[in-house]
Amino acid sequence: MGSQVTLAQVAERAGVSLATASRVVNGSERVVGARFRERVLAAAEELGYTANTFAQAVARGRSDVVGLVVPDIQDPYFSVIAAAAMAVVEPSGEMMLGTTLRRQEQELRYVSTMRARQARAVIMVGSRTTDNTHTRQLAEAIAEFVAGGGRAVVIGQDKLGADTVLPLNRAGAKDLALALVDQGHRSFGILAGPSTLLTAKDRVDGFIDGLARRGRRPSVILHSDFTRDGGYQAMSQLLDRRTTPGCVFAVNDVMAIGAMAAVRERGVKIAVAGFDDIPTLRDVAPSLTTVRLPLEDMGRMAASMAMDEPGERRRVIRVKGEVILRDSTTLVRNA
Amino acid sequence: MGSQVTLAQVAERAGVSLATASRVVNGSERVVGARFRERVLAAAEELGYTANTFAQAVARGRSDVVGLVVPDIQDPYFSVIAAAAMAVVEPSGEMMLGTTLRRQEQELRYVSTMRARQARAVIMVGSRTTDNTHTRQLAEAIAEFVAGGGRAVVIGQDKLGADTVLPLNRAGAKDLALALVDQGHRSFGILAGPSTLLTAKDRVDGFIDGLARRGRRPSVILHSDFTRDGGYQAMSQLLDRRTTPGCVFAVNDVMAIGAMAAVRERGVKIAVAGFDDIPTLRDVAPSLTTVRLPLEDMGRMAASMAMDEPGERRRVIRVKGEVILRDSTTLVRNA
DNA sequence: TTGTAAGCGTTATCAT
DNA sequence: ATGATAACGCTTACAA
Repeated sequence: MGSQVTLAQVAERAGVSLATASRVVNGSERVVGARFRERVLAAAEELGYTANTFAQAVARGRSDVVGLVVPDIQDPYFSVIAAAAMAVVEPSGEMMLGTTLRRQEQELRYVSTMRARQARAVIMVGSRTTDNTHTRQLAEAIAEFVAGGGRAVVIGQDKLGADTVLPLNRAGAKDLALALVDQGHRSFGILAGPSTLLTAKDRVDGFIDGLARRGRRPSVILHSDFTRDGGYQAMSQLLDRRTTPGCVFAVNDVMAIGAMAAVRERGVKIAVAGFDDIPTLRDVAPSLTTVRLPLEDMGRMAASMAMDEPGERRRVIRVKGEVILRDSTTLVRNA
Repeated sequence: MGSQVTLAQVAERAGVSLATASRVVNGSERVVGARFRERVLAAAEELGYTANTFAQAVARGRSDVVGLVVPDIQDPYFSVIAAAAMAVVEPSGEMMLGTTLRRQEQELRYVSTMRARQARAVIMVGSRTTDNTHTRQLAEAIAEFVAGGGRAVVIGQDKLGADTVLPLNRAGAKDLALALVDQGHRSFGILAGPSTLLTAKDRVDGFIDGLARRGRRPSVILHSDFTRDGGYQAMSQLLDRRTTPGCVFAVNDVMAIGAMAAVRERGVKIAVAGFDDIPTLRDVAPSLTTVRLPLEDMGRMAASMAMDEPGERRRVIRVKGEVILRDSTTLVRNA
């Protein structure tokens, strides 16, 4: 089996010591003589040597692995962020992917795995929850990870004491509400997602706040999963009611898409707005009114912080959403 | 820094040898006495020990890492497959993610990285190309990887001598063409994607074949990127022509979405069909006629093969596509 | 500049 | 059943 080429073989073939071989294959550049240097390089080339980064990690006590933890890589929100993060990690590191399938314990597990692995960094993306016990445990795990020399970055609420990229969900949803009222909408419903998810909660609160500033309030708030199917179900449920609002805010785009599907099925006319501005969904018709989050930037920023040297102080980058009014909430003056 | 808990510490605290500690923390179950076993477990618990899998990999000469190589994790085709694969890998392994950004050399690089890492398996998903030199090199790299004791699985054309999940692109596209003609469509265009991508090529060929069996042929074939923007551009280009076909086949769903956007912008009426049946896109309106590939199954199957013991002989699983006729190609008898 | 050798955290062989 | 101890592939003082 394993004709796995080892550095020792390279050294032998080049007729140098293991140490010298190690030095040229990576180490401090110039310390090794040109002659030997070339010979080692040649030997490595001929043998098809590739460093065993695991062994390097063990020897060095640190690795170039970056752990990316997402709830669900299939969800475009996360896959967009992941792609952007990959692009910055890739050149100098390797990415380990963990998906929690939206189960909290998994977050903890990943952090300690990454710690044991002396990962260079861990990036946790996804909403925090109302489960304070879990949040505290996770914050502790992250603190230990950082104490062990790793970098931790989170995309989401600033609750874990790590560097964070913080989307201003509340403000974005508030702005959306204002824009919608100003557009002429008068009655509102909210597909609020899970009541335990802070991201969902913040968006709901912000939206209600925005409405309040225009002297209005939602006529109905329905909770469901944070997914396409959640949006579909909640909207179906809403449509079963005697009276329905003229405009419905789904707390994220994939829910909004599900909601629009439900609306379409029944052949009714209800305005729908989402949140995120998922790129893949920009082409749906009618085009979706939403709050744009710069997902790619967020992924890039998080990864950059992860790859940086740990700064002197914790960084929290606030990213704000931009209301994008599109056809899904355009009021038709003929109904 | 690193208060990284080591197995030696656990052993010491439990008052047993390193070997014994190692045995209980993982090893062959029953070999160690109940007394010691408990003490070690307790010590590990108290210290918060987590095994350093990198060190384990070095010692064992193999790891539980599975390398997943995709062109672009943001593309829903790949993220759906990735999510499904994750679900089967997760329980007993860890996933390393590599994205090639559609650059071939990266495929090679990942395979050798995974080899050096003694990864348990590598799953390569994505189309092969017309570049035979690269294909041969990659096949060699994979052969070496397998010789080194790893499992290799590919999702795509069966060109790499590995276990493969093979989507029947040609047959699916042929069936689609037949269905479209039978639906009443008479003139066809093809947004063919890159001419070097075998997946695109197979779909084009199959579609042409299907048309031929009904005595027809495409009036125009346009090449472009395999992406949303590629579809948009190619369709725009097509619409600039003097005459346009009544029905356009885009060789994948994301291209079809881009194409539909272009069509919508110009306010014309052209039927559009895609290929893949991306879940996220099932809710677009008008709903997209396409060929459904069981992407989740494909991801699961690939991952299962990757986690299996290497079978006695190479496996090639053919998966066929199912034509799904939806609104985007429904003929309106009033134009 | 180069080599020797100790060590990284684990596993596995071999005694006991 | 348990414990020394030699590996695993690599890095890094410390010498030379």
